[in-house]
Amino acid sequence: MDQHNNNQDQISEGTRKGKSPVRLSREAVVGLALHIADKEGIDAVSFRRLANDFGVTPMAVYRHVRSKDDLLDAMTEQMLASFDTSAVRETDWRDQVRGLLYALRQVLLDHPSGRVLLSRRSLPEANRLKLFEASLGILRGAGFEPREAFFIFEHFLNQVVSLVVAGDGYVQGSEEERQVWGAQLLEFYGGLPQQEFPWLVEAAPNIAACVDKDSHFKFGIDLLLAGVEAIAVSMRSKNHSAGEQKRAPR
Amino acid sequence: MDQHNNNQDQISEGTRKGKSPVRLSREAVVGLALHIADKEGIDAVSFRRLANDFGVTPMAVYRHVRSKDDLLDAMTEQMLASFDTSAVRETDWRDQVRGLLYALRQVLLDHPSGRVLLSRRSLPEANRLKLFEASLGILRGAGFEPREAFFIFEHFLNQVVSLVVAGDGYVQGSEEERQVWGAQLLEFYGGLPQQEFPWLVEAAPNIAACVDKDSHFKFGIDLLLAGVEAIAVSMRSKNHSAGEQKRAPR
DNA sequence: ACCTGAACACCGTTCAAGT
DNA sequence: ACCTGAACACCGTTCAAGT
Repeated sequence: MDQHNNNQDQISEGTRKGKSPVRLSREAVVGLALHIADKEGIDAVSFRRLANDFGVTPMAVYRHVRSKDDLLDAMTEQMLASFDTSAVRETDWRDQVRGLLYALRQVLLDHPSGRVLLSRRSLPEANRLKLFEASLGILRGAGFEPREAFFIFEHFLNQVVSLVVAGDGYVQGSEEERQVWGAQLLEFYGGLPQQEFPWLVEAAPNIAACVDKDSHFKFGIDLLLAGVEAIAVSMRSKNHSAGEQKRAPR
Repeated sequence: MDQHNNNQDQISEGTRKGKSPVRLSREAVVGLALHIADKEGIDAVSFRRLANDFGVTPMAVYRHVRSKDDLLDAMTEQMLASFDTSAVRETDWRDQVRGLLYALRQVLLDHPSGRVLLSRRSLPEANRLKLFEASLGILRGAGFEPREAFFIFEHFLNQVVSLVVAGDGYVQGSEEERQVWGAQLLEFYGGLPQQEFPWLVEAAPNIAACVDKDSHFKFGIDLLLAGVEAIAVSMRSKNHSAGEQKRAPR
C-alpha cells in the first residue's frame, strides 16, 4: 500500500503553481491514479485531475498513457504487482486455491478500486495473466478438465470480488462512509412493514452488518469450495464408468 | 422487451424539431432510458440524450425524474417488473431457488444493462424488495438462520449476475460485438507463449466460447447449489448436538 | 521528447424565467 | 404544472504549436 504513496509524497501539496515541474513518468501517473481511485473512488480519476495534482496541463499526461483505457489497464497491473503467489507452493490443491483466494482478497482490501478494475472488459497483461495461469494450473493439476477449470476460476474471481465488496454494503469510500451506509441500511430494512416483509425485517441487522467482512468472506469461500468439492466427487464417479481422464480430483 | 418500444415508437425519428411536443411522463422517460441502456449500453443514457430523443430540452426531463440516481433506480424497478415469481409456488426449496435464479437470469438476458443496474449501491424499491423478501422466505423456510439466508441470497444474486454476463466475455452491446470479442479472446489466449502459459493456451477455446451461455449458467448454478446443500448438511449435523433451531434443512 | 493552449463534443445539475 | 435558456463546473480526446 505504502509504495504507492512514494510517487505522491514527492508531489502532494495539491495544486502547485508553475515551478519545478516534476518530470512525469508512466509509473508516477499510474501510481497517483491508483492512489486517487483507492481513496476517492474510480470516478475521481481523470486526466484533468491528474494533471492538476501534478501541476501540469491535462495533455502532458497523454505522453505517458495512451488513453483512459490504457490508464485503467496499467492501474490494474500495478495493483496486481503486490499479489502474493506463495500459496502455489502448497501441496494440496485446496490449500493452493484457498491461499490464492485470500491473497486476492488482500489485494482488494488494499485497493477498494480493484473491484471496478477487475471487472472491466480488457485483455489481461503480465501480472493478471500470471494469476490466471497459476490458477488454471492448480485446477488442472487437481484433475479438472480445461473447461471446468476455466469456469471454476471465473467463479473464484467473481466470488472473491463480490465477497470483498460485501454486496449491498459496498462502498469505495472511507470507513466512516461505510458506517453511515450500514446505519441507513439498518434503519431502512428494520423499518419496513413487518407483515409484508417479515424476513427482511428479521434480517435487517445482518444486512446492515455486511461490514463484518471476515466471517462473510470465510462463509463465501467455504460455500464455493464445498461446491467445487462436490463437483470433483461427482466427476470422479463419472470417470469410474467413462475413464477417459488422466487424473481424477483427489 | 417489446413493451419498452411503445414509448419510443411514438417518438423515434431521432431529433425531431419543434412540433407536437409529446407530453413526457415518468414512465415514458424511464422506459426510453432502459431501452437505450439495453441497446447501446448504460453510458449512452444521459439527460441530454433523452431530451434529444424526445425532442425536448434537457431540463424538461428533470420534471419527471429527480436526478440521475433516481432515473437509474426507476430503470431497475421497471426492469424487475417483468420478473417471474411463479417459482415460489414449488414445493421443494431447491426447486424454488432454481426457479427464481432462472427467472432472474431471464430478466438479465432481456436487459443487458441489468448487471450495472443491480450492482449499484442504492436502497431497493418495491419490485426489488419483493424479490429479496421472497428469496429470504424460501431460505428461512429451508431452515437456514437469518444470517446464512442473507449471505446465501447475496451469493445467488452475485452468481446469477456474473454468470449471465459471462465474466471475460461480458459485452453490453450487440451479438455481433460479442462474436468479435470472442474472436479477439481466442487469438489472444491461443497466441500466448506455450511454455510460459501452457494452461491458458489450452483453455483458449473455452475462454473464447464464453458466449456459450446455457451450459455456463447451468454449471455455475449447480456449483452454487452443491455448496449450499453441503452447508445445509453440515448445519444439520451441528444442530444434532446443539439443537437450538426450529427447523433443519431437509 | 516533452509539454502547452485552444478547441470539440460531451456530461449532471442549478437557477431564473417563460407559458 | 410544465418546459425553456443560459450558465457552471466538469469529462475524454484531437490538433497545431511551442521549447
